[in-house]
Amino acid sequence: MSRLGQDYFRQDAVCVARDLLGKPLLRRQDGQLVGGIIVETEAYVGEDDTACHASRGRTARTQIMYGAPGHYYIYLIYGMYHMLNIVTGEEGHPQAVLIRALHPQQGIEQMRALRGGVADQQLCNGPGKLCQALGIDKALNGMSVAGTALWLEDAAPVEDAAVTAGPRVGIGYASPEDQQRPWRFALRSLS
DNA sequence: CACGCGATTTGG
DNA sequence: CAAATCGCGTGT
Repeated sequence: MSRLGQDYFRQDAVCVARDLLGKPLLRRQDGQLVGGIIVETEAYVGEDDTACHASRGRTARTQIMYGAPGHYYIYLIYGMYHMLNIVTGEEGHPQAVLIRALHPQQGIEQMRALRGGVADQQLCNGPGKLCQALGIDKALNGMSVAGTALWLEDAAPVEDAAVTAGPRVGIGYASPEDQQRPWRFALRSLS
């Protein structure tokens, strides 16, 4: 099983968001391997996308999105949850893909411990939940997918029939048009 | 330097 | 349906 390199993320965020479905996301912490299959993503596409943090331009927080693709953009939301994104697109084109849900595969015991004993079905079924389950926080912000702490692996593309596309969630602050864009992708079978 | 709010989750 | 909880962006 080969890893996805930085070049893979050079494509457009919408393509990457769609293509990442079915691919494994893996985390190594304390020698423990924890991870699962990506089953839900969202694309945030540049300064013109009013749902994207980069729509406010280049700031200390968003500068990572302006850099090279294949790096993690991780931030804290509501003072308690982390969001995991991967920067995509060419340098200078601030785009990112938010990982919203996983189908747990490796290190489920570890996930249970970090998630405080919730039902197994709720271990990674949300962007904040999966970060907690995999022990992901801002310490990984700006790191490369080529690193050893967190990475993605290649896998056969999932067929279109298994994919749903719809509007992104939690972006009521965006323009009506941007709220409508079908840039949220999910796998039917494994979600 | 003060203020408002968020790419969410959880419990009431 | 509202609290939790704090860093960031914005305006003074």
